[in-house]
Amino acid sequence: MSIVNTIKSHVTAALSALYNHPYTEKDFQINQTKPEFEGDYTIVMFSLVKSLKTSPEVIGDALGGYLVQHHPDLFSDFNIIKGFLNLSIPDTFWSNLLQENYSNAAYGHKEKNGKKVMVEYSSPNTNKPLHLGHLRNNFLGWSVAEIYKASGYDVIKSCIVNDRGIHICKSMIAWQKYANGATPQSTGIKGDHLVGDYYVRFENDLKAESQILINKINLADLTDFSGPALEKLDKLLIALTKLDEIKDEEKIAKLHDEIKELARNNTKVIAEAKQMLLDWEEGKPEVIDLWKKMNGWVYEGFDITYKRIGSDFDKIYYESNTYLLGKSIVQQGLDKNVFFKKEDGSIWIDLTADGLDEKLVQRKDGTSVYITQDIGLALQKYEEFKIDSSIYVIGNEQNYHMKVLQLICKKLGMPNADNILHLSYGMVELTTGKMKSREGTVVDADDLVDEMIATSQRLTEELGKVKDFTEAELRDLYETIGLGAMKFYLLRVDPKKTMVFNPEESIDFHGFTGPFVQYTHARIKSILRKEPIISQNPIDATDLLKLEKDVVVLLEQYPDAIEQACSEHNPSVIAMYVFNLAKTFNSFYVEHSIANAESDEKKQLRLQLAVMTANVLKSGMELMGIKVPERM
RNA sequence: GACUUGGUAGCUCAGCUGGAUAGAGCAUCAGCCUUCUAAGCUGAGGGUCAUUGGUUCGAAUCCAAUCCAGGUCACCA
Repeated sequence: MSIVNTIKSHVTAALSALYNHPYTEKDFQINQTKPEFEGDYTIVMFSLVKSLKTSPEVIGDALGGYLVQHHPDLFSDFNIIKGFLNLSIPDTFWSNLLQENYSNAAYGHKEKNGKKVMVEYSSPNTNKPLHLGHLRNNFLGWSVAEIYKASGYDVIKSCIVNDRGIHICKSMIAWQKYANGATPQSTGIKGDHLVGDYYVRFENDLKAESQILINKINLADLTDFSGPALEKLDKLLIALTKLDEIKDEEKIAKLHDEIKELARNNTKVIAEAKQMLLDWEEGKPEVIDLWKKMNGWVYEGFDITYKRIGSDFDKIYYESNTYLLGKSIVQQGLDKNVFFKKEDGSIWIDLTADGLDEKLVQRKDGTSVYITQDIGLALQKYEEFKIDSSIYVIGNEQNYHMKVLQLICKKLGMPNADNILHLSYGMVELTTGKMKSREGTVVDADDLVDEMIATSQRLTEELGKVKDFTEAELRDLYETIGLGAMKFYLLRVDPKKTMVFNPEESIDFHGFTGPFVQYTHARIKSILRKEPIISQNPIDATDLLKLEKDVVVLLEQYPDAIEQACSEHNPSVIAMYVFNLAKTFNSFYVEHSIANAESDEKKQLRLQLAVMTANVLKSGMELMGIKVPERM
């Protein structure tokens, strides 16, 4: 149990002994004592003052006295300032903690709890290469999975590959038209990038063709439109003329967007793509062959990227296999009266009672929609792995969709539906605006990785500390540092929040960064190579210096940090913890020598301190998928 | 319009289950390498915690309203 929790339970026990009052741990607060006051942990007594109607001095005196008397091993002294009771923890407590845990590589990790959780992350589309936003997703998913493992869970990392649909057809059509049979081999372009290039090519064609349509619409030429599209266009145009008089610019812009969308959907190229999707669904051999060929290129490209960034999966689902999954569930839902059928044959669920809308689950033509597949897959995951909970790492733009999914699963009475959790993360935006694949304003994942590794190489060469490394060792080190900087950068902020990336400035290698933590680790290792710990005997209790104690106090908090990161699904807790520990150790390091300590006992104690710090830094960084080098 | 998330230093972010003088990093400025790796350390300047009102011993934190920004509200995925 952590010291904070130990203190809490002692305080509750003391309060009920002293005042015969059923207090719980929620009736008072406990904080770390501010550095300007004497003591280590502080009980905030204002709430007690109120309920006991006694002055803080009297309560503090009684409580502090009781604690020191009954637990002298844990509390050495106390003082009261205003409503704050500051408790001092004896140095023996801290040196014992160090003694017992310094060489424990699994420190902070929990015993297996027998529960199984699936983390689904990454989930790429096979029509374009990965970008910075995908990297955030990948690092988050991977890290959360590791944090769950450290918390005692069995974890299955999964990925659903979005390998079918109209967006894939777009790349295929452009390739057919323009590529002249170009392949990754013939062009030397990485497969995912090659396919992505043709996706962009298609989008450009689409843009050009729809612009022509819009120009004609503006000249009141509607000859390209017919049927329902024409009707809708007419309506929009009439609405527009009315609005022009009112001058509501927001609504006018919205109408223009709708017209634009209508024009896009009325282009020949979109018609081709739609036809290709139908052909795909019918299994037309030449379409299937092309689809397999191009997807194969993308997978080859993704494999390279995943390998570089250290993403891996225990189970990969392909949407081409799962997109029909939810069908049988639709019938079950109808039988259970969870779903209902409209006159046109389409099937819906009514979520208005839950504050949401009616949601379509099957089209009138009997084909399933996105959410249907998701329900099917959710059920399959459970049946296949008997998981206790399921975590989806998906961007916050899908908050509504995921809410609906959770609700439907619950209403269908799916097992563990309450344990479906959407780990919703914010977009990565650029200082120059948003990233949009269609417009080519994306930071490409491969480019960024290359850049990070190149920067780490440059900096390492400038410093010239590892000139004796072999070529292979150097390459390894550059990757370790470059990727460390990048992963740390993306994981150090709260996942929920939108974050801003400045493509003009490269990611830093100083301060609150991965390399800073890696460097602290390498420096400790350097000492330990020269000063192996010899003595296995317990160290005589010595007085701890302030800087020594600062480090141990932080080390004690590592298990709490993991616990918090797990319950909040938030690796940034670990990033901040590990940075704090490194920083605190560095302050100690410059002030006090380990090799030339004042006494043998001091030297042993500081060596233990160094060993344990290195262990925890390594362990914490591993939870984020970041390696720590022995030298750098 | 409805729902939802956010607004803290020049920039990027912590702190938000109410507690002592609001913290980091970057950037700026001033120092520290004959002693364990200077990707480091020490210090300085820099804040109307979006605004207004409320709750109370105490509010960046809770509540309400307003302003600003993002997201969602498809028989797309």
